[in-house]
Amino acid sequence: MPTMANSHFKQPNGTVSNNDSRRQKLLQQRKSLPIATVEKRLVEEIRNNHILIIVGETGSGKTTQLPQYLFKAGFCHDGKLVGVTQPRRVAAVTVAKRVAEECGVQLGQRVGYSVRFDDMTSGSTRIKYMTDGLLLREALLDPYLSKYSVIVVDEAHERTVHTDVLLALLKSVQKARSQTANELVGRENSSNDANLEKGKEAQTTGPLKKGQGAKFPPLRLVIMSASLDAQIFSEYFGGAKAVHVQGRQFPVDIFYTLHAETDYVEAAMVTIFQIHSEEAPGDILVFLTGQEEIESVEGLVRDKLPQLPEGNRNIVTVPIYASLPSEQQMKAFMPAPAGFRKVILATNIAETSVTIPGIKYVVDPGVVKARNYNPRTGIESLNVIPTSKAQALQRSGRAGREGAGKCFRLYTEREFEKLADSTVPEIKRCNLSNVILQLKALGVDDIIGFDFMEKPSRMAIVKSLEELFLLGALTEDYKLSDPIGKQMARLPLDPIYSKALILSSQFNCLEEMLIAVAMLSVESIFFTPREKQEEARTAIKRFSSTEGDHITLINVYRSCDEFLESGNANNSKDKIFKNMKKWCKDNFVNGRSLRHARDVHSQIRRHVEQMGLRIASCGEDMILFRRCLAASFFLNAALRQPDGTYRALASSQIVQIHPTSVLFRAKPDCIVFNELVRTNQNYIRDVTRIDPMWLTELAPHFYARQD
DNA sequence: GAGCACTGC
Repeated sequence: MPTMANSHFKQPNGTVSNNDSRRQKLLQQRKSLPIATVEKRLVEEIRNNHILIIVGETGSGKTTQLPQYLFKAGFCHDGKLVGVTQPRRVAAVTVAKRVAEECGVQLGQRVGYSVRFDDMTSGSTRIKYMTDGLLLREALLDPYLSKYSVIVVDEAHERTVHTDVLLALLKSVQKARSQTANELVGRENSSNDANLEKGKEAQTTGPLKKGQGAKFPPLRLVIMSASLDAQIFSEYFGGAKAVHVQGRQFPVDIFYTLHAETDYVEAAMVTIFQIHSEEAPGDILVFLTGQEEIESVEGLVRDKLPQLPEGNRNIVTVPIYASLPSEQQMKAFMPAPAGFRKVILATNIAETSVTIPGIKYVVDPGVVKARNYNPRTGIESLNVIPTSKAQALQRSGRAGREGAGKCFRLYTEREFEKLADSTVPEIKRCNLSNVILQLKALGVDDIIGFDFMEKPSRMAIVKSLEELFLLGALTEDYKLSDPIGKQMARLPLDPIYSKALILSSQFNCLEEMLIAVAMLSVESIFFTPREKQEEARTAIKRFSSTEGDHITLINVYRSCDEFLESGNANNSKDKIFKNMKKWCKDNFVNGRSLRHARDVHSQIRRHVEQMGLRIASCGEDMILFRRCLAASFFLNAALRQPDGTYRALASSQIVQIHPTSVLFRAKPDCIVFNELVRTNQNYIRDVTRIDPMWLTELAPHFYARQD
């Protein structure tokens, strides 16, 4: 149900009495945006052709303005919505706030947003910003997306898994909805020649049955991208028109090195000092690949400072990366002390997710740490690889947000020319089990023949189909099973976690599994500052279970719960929040992660209640819980070898327990693990001790044939 | 002995 957190502030007519001069100023700004000059043309294109690709650079105003143009042009009459998807929550939320202000309406009325755990829409919402993942979830309940007259997919060039799946889905929904409209009224002389072979394609590759969309008017699509290759989107959508909208960025001068650098960390450090001594005031943003590198550059800069002339030591470094607790992330946004130059040492987080003000200089070593997936071994890896040209452009753009800037690329121009144009779409480098489960639930039976923009490898598809079959989500002919597969698809979790939840009701430990799954679903729970490692270790020990990390995570969750219940009965929400923050800090727990886990927990709990699963606790008997883990994580089991390493049974890979595991030293004979990621070695994380006999007993379909 | 970035009715 939609919630309206601020409904008591609502004006009788749903609008907010705003300061007139501010409204005037906003209107002025809107009119001066580059996109404003093509408003009529865009609306006409969408009205006549049903689909449009918009290529708009940063600052064009496309995200905030186009939905307003569409509203004005009548696309929301008879209660239909304009939906706008974003890859990231923050973007959906902040853009919606901005647009509500521009429209002079209360957020959640005509303009709203919906992201996981936070719905700011109401019955009167007509322009709805949301995450692309959320729209995919909506499609499970409403396969024709019948509420929407137009869907705008923003930032499509980022090619996240969600965006790619959504584009494929929208293509078939659009086809289904316009076909039937054609047949019924015989109008819609669409330029989209895909209509020529209707029916056939819709039945073989589309999820939607022919004729079923008859009830709904045609769906308009707008694909918005910041990259220059509108071509691939256009081709995918049957030669759709593409319109370029100018951006509004300040110029950024690009500098390359004359020779290839052997050590880009050292080169970054040298460049920082060069900028500091030779260039005008302005902050520096340095892109590095991870925490370790960031800490090492911090150290190098600190060591170098005393060698500088005294007047030149006015420089401060600030780290920012995703796993850093929020309070420390905030420091990157604070202005440097007067007279100091701020150097932000960032991972990819600063490329798109956060925008730090005041950046005039960018230092780009041209590398990024990227996730990859090997379908043959089933191993995910984190590798440092060269960026793409598009990424390099995105990074340099960070220097031109507030004025002219400079970007120092720590590689030669020749090397730049050799870079790939764009980053490999995520769908080609991840485990597809979740994607396939969702597609199956949407009615797509033929995954290998499915019309992806870019097809994942056949091996990746087959591997995930097998995994889903082994988990019981698919039948022998690879159809979604009932009820297991259907239930699993409903849960917004990794398929293995969903399976664990469903099984746990039979093992009488759904209470425990809900907590474990919520904790496993979020980013790292513990945060250990480098300078307090010993202290952190003793703090974390208080939660440790000799049985493994899953029970340790449950202990953390429950300790926090108990703490919150013990002293907080009469406290305000604000006070509880503060107490929890303090508790997390004292216990070296990342507060953001734990809050996230609590949100996941309550969401998933609602789901399993609705499904009618029996919520029971195994109490002290954690053997039940571990047996349930074995029964659901059997694909992730490993046996200790004489040399202390482990052999993962499903893939025969040699792996090691990650040093952060409570079982790192204990090294039990047989374990199940949550994930296997290759960095310097094959590490398994979140590990629990099990009895090897349980595997043959509880997963005989997989282990009976092996001995 | 070590942790890219996102996201989910």
